[in-house]
This record gives sequence, C-alpha cells and structure tokens, in this order.
Amino acid sequence: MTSTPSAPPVITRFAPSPTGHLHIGGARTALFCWAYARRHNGAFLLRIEDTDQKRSSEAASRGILEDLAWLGIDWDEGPVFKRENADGTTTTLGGNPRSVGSFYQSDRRDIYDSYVDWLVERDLAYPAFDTPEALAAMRQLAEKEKRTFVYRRAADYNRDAALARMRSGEPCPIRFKMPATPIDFRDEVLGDITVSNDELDDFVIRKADGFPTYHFAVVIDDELMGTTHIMRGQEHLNNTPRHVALMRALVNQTTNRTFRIPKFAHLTVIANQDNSKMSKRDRDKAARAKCRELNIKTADDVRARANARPLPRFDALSPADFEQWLGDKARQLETHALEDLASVIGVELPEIAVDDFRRSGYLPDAVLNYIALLGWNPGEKGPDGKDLERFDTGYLVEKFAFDRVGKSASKFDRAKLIAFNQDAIAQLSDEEFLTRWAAWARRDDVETLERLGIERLKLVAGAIKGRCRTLKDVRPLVSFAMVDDDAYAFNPKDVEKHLKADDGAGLATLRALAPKLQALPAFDVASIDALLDAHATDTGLGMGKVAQPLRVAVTGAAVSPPLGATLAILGRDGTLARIRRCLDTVTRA
RNA sequence: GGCCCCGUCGUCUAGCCUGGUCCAGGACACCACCCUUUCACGGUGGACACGCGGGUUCGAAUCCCGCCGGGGUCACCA
Repeated sequence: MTSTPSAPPVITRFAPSPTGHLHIGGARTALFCWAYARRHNGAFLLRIEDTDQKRSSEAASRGILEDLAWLGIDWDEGPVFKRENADGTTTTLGGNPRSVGSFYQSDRRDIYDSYVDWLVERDLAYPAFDTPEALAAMRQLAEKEKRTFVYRRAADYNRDAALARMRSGEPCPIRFKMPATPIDFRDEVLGDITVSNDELDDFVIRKADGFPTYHFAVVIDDELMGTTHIMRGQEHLNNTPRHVALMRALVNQTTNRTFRIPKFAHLTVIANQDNSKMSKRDRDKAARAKCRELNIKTADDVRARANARPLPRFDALSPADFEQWLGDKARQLETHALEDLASVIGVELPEIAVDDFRRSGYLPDAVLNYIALLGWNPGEKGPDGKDLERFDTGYLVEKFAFDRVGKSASKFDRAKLIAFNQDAIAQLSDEEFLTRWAAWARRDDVETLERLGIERLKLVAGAIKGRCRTLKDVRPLVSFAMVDDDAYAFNPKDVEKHLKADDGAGLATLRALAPKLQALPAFDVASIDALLDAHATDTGLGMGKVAQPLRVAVTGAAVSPPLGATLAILGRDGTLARIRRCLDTVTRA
C-alpha cells in the first residue's frame, strides 16, 4: 500500500471538470461514490479536473461545490467549502487530512511533469511534432479504409532529434508509447473486458500547452490520492484500457512500487425520453424551437410579446446576441436570460443540471432518491409487499453495492421525479415545509415571499403543502391573494354557474354569509370551516352550494385551495371587501 | 464504419447467475369508477412488456448461437 497505514479502507472520488453546473448524471455518479465510501467506512474525495484552460472556470468549480452541498453529498477530502445548514450551523466540507492535495489539477502540474519526465527518460513516452493537418490527414485515411485511427510513433522517428527539439523549448505534446499487448481489466458492473492493442494508440499525456491530459492526470492523481474504487460514466469505458496501460508502466516515486490498479465501475448513461443524451444545451434547444414555432426572429419580437412586463435579464442581452443565438445551435444563453425568455414564450425548460432542479423547486431528498433508482435497485420488498422504492440516503448507504447496479442505459422520467417530489413535500411538517419554501423563495420567488409574507403563508401551509408538486407551485396556488382586492377578474363561466344561476342563489348565499363572517370571533381556518359547515347544514343547501359561490366571489374562479385556507389568507377585511365587490359587480351586470 | 457495452410494460425496474412457484410482480404516467365544497390527496379496478429466429430441455424471460435494434467511443475535451 502506498498510503499511510491510517488510510481508509475504501477511497472513492468524484472528479468533475468545472465547465458548468453539476449535471444530473454527474450527481448520480457522485451519489454512488459517496454511498460506497460511506458503506465501507471509507473516504469520499472531490477533485476538480481543470486541466482544460479554455473551458474551466472558477465560478463553475464553486457552482459544483454548491450543488453537491445542496444535495447533501458531503466530501471528506477536497476543496474546502462551508455549508450553511438549515438550523443555522455551518459544516465544513473537504480538507486535506492525508496531505494528498491540492485537489485542483491545475495546481499539480509539477507532479505530472516529474512523471512525464520519468516516462520520457525511459522512452515509455515521447515528444511528437505532428502538425494538426498531418494528424487530420491520417484520420481521414483511416476513415476511408474503415479502420480505427490509431496513432503510432513513426518507424523513422528520431528520438534524439525529437528530444533535442523538445529541450530547446519547442512546444509539443508528449505521447505515451502504448505497449503491444492487449489490455484486460475487470469492471465491477460490466464484468471482464479485453481490448486489443490495435485499438489503442499512443495517446497524448501532456498537451503542447504544458497541461496534462485528462488520461494522465487522472491516473497520477488516483494513485497519489489512494483511490481504491473508480466509479464514473460509461463514456469513460473506452478510456480505461489506456489508463490501465499507464498504471502498469508507472512507478510511484515515493514508494517505488508500481501503480495499483483500482477497481472500476462504469455507470450507464442517462438519456432523455427521445434517447438523446441529456445535455445542458437541451434548454436552449427547447427555447429555440419554441421561438421558431412562434416565428420570433428578433429581440423586439420577444419584447412585444412580453407586454411591457420587465425582463431585466433578457434585456441585458444585446439584440445581436439574441439573434445569433437563434441561429446557432452551439450557443447558450445565460441562465436567467433564458428563463425570462421562456416565461414570455411559454416553454418549460427541461431541467438538466442539479441547479436547474433546485431552482425549479425540487427537494434534494427527492432528487437523490430518484437518481439512485436510475441504474440501481435495492431489490427488496417494503412492508406492504411492494418493491421498495422510497428511501433516504441512510438506506442507500446501508444497501449500496455494485452487484445491483444495472448495465443498461436509463431514460430520465421527469414525471416520476415529480411524483417523488410531491410525496416528499407532502411528508414535510408544516414548519419544515415553510422553512424549505422560504429558503427557496429567497432566491427564486422573492415576489411571492414579499407580497404574502411568511406569516400569512403559515395560516395555510397545511392546505397548500399537499397540493405542491414542486416548491414553485406555491405561487399559482396563492396567486389569487397576490392581487389587490379589487383587481382580480371574474371568470364569466364560473360567475354564471355558481352566482347567477337559479335566480342568483349564489348571490343570496353571499349576502347571508357576509355578516356571519364579519361576526366570526377568530378568522382562522378552523373557525371559517366550522362556520361554513354550519351554514350549509342549517340552510340545507349543502356544501357545494355554499362553498362554490364564495370561492368564485373571492378569487374570481371556481378553483382554489380549500375555502378555509383561501379566506384565511385573504383575511377578514380582504374577504369582506371581495364579497362586497362581487355583489356590486355581478349584480349590476 | 471499427471497437466496446446493452436489450422485460410508454418509462424506471423485480425476476435471469442457481431453468418449473411468471398465462411475468412493483412504481410513475395513462383510463374508468368511488370519495369529495373546487383543485388536489386517497381508495378500487383496468389497459400495457420478456426485440426476432433458431437450438438445448419434459419445461426457457431465465442457458447457447445467429440476427435485429439501441447506446458509448474513436481529440493536444474531460
């Protein structure tokens, strides 16, 4: 063993490249790595693979840390992050207890360089000077001949000359000399895999810009950080033989032992319903398609549709940028600008990144539960005799093992996630529900939070909780209370049916009810319900004939949360003002 | 196209390793009915799958072979 005697028995790692928010597929990988480490009292480590200077950003790194922390996937080693917990305490995630950091690959270039040098000295790796054009030509030729393109060091390669060029400072990539033997390895979920060496090329381990490639950095770091189990997406399956070849060639410079081969487990891809890969660009794609459908060609077309509604983030965009975006599939709009646009044109943007789900009002528990089931199944029955599907991370940790990880790709079913989320919300206590909603609304629905206030919401938490599929649903549920008492519109059909019909029976009920509501000692859900109930019984009208007219009177429509809650959130004054206004308007009409 | 992986209801899956208990079970979605002051919740019921073709066997979703289908990958991106 290379690591200190106190090294944990199992070390897993999640190693994202910071090019944007954490993808939902990445979240599942992280979850499984985390669960496996916890299951075996091991350590879960987070490493940021920022070797691509052009695409990596610090903001993205921070975003990924936040996403993971929000999900509740804690890392033991890695970048330090202070998470604010719901109860006001702070938890510090990450750290460097075994002195194996830094956890940013861009900080570790000296380490990679020394291993590259070691390989080059032994002619196990070599500098290459092919032009991009020459490489492209070789690829084309291979394609024409219908074979895999495999880069090999040319027969007339002059090592001394190449080394001299490299030492003179000419920028060049370093390639690993692939041994001429087939590579085999075991995958914990897929089984034994063998790859013929004519499929394996002399791949680049250090780019001309001096940064290591993914393949190299990952191998060095997993050895130096003591990774025992590598779990990652199946798109890496074809890279694994390269990594194994590297591991077999390398020697740990501190222990003088050859690299250990960790266990591998490749997780299947998560796809959209139409089998396309879930991609961050899907959101832009959805919006772009809708624009085409609505024949929107310029930013002005969008503003015209917005009817003077302010769209701060969208307006921050230059019209030229927008038009370019419309015509260029490769372009992505800034998150909030895209959401502004979506609200105007009426598309639902598919959630792809963890942060999308957060902003759409999903609970981390529900997201975790759902993605755990994508490719893993406990294979157990619950007390009701049905397959066990709903569980928390504690259960996952207790049960997670590779033998129940699926081999076939799965499609992401948003409807099922919503069902999980709806249940998760319904199971929250009223206080917890409000706490969670308020935390969410502070970032994502400030208007509702401010307009209604948490105190008024407290009155109706119980009534709306069970009606929310996501936290976002609170708003439409209470939107009737967000307009002034004289500003909501009456739905003509509902007015006809519940108020005017039967010679204005509904209106008569309102006139009878108003003084009773006025006189009610306490204007809370229970008292209101009791009053309505008594009125329905005493008059012999039945609840339907009492509740519906009232509902239409105070909200303008025949659909709202239960009446007690509806009236309570409006308050006594609001309720009476609305009944008065209804009586005035509708009677006159 | 080469290579690698995969193939049970629309979707996620249980069952497959250790053939019979599977005319294939659950969940989500869907449909119907019930409950009901609207919406929602809940309850009951329904429709829906072993990709195809050959073997092996008394017997195959389960084992073998072929075909077909899907995905991944073929970068100085990870």
